[in-house]
Amino acid sequence: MSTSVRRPTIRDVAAKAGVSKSLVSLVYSSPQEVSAVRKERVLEAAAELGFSPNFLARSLATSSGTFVAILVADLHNPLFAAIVDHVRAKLEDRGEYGFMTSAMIANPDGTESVDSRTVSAIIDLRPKSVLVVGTIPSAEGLDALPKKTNIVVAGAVAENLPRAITVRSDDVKGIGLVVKHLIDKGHTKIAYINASPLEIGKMRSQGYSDAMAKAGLKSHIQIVNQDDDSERESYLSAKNLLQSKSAPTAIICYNDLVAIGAQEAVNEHMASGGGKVAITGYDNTYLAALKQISLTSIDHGTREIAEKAAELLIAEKHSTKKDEVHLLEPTLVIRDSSNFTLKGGK
Amino acid sequence: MSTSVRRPTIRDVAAKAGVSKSLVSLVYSSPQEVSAVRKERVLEAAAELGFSPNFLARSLATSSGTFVAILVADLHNPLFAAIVDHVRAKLEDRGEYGFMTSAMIANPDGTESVDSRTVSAIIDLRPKSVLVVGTIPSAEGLDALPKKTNIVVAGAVAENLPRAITVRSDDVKGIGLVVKHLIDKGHTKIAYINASPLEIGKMRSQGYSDAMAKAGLKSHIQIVNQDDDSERESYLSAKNLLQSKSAPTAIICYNDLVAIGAQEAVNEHMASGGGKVAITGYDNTYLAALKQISLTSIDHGTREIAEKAAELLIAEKHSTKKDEVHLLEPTLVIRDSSNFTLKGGK
DNA sequence: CTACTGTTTTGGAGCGGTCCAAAATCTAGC
DNA sequence: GCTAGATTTTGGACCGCTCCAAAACAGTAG
Repeated sequence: MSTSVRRPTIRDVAAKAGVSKSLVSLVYSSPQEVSAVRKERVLEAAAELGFSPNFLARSLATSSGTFVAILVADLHNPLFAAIVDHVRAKLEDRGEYGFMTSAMIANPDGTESVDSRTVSAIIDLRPKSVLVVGTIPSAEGLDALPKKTNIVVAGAVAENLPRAITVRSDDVKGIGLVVKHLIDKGHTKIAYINASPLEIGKMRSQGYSDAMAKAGLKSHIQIVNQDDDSERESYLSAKNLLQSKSAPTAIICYNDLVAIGAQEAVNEHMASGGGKVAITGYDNTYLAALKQISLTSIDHGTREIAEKAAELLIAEKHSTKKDEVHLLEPTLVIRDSSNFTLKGGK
Repeated sequence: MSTSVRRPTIRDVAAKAGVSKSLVSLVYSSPQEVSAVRKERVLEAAAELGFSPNFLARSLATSSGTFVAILVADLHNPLFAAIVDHVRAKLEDRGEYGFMTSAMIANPDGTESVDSRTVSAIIDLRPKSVLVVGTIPSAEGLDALPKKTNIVVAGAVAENLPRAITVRSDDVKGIGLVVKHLIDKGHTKIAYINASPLEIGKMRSQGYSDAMAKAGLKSHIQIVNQDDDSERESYLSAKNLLQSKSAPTAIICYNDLVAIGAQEAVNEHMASGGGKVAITGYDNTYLAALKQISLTSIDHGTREIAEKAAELLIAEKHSTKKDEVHLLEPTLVIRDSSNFTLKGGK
């Protein structure tokens, strides 16, 4: 079918329209500078030939291209997928504005996360700006991007990335909401399962400790650290907690996935006669909303984060201040997993 | 910190090593053709300067670059994420073999899927080969790639993509396994909820009808088509089925997500005194394995699909036969959602 | 009609590589 | 020691586009 013949280039269009290649280039970069007559003639020729500018060549020729690169730390994380979706939607909207074209994702492999080769490929591509979703260790390589390139980190703490602007919700506050909620429900023995050695994990642990201390529950602080956020690990951590002599009546989890693993342990615990135990997650992914799981969780305000991030990505000039952070308000979403009052008072 | 100065180019290295730029280029493309002395000198200079070839420029200069492009139809689909992970892992392994560098994902937005601009960006990039994961409408644009570029479709039926090689499991057979399983458990009133207008949806519907007919249950065939695979839609579809006079005792779902929605309806049904109803999903995503959900599902043999796909991607020459399809064997994974015998016999 | 602004259009030099034909160097062989 | 043949290096054109300084083309004024 479509004869896989060489794609038409700017010169082909120029020849057909009877103008110089520079003029054709101009039509695509600063159309307002070219006279109406020529512009039309060029566009016509382009249409007939099915021409569209080669974005590769364009990137190479300019110091920074016309698209946004998106790096996702983990394809499996539903929160990240949600952020990417919203950002893309927002960028498409502005698309008609003119300078935004296509978004690319350089990926991840679940375990190792984005590697440095991928990062350097991104740099070669010369994006107008880069969005980093999640925490990517080798992202520090992004420092090599020209200073005019915006770097925005969404939904994570920018580590080793001094130039980046961060957009995320306030995790310390978020965990605070959870702790408060559980206390309101009559809990005092509240444990926390952490599953990330990264900055985010630390912040959530911190938030937990702070909130507990502030509520006068310092002596009940109990943090379990596990290596990853796998369901299996989480199940085991929770099981251990529930079997210990200082068993909690509520377990706050690092994220929804951890909470799901912990929930299993709680279910077993209850099935074998144990008392009710509250579970909470974090991120408010669609998993938390499933009826079968119905998990209390913290919502980041994904849409707001995405919109803010999109704005920053297309913003022409960056503020120069270091460590710019936009903190949004997290909100608590209460579901079955914690929506009961603890019997027997404190 | 890292002074964001111009990255060193091949010419910088050449100057430092006292050779021509062509020689430097050679060192990176066909190292066996350059003498040991010079090779070492060049590599040394490159190391000192921190040089690595600009993959953008390389792609532009060659008719086909040295990397694999990966297009994912839907970031939210865990099956796709799993496929991508395995393919990447496999490619990394071969990486040391030399010609494979980095993988890129051009994304999707959940709703509209990969748009044609993204596809044309991919073409501009001149990948050595392209992996399409899932069904991407505008992928037909990939036809414009040079004939030497391999196109592999994994985990989906290649529609409008005559040149592609497809790697997937046999869905007709897969649904057959499910139907057989349910019949073994004593079911005869088995319904199917379809959630995709695409080829895959048709195949699964077909597989269901065929298997039912073959088992002499033609009169019990009951297919519900819904617009998307959202949980909400699925819940409603299942609810309707269960309330109808010809209520089934088993519901086969298009995929795991649909099954989860349907499961909610079943749970409600049982809670209000209805009889047990079996539910099955498809894709055997991690969701199906969650204890809280425990869904019988069909496994595609994701790892095998990914490995086969990876192999085809790096294969030097393509078989020329049209519509090449590699069909793998699906396997049934039985879990709680259907692992009980229907009382009252047939 | 010429001089003098202001606006369009154009040729050519890159961007950072690859690739190929020609040049340089190395090996033998006589 | 000189030449043919094989092997290694090299200069330059090119991939498709942008960018900039110079050229061409108005338009207005003197």
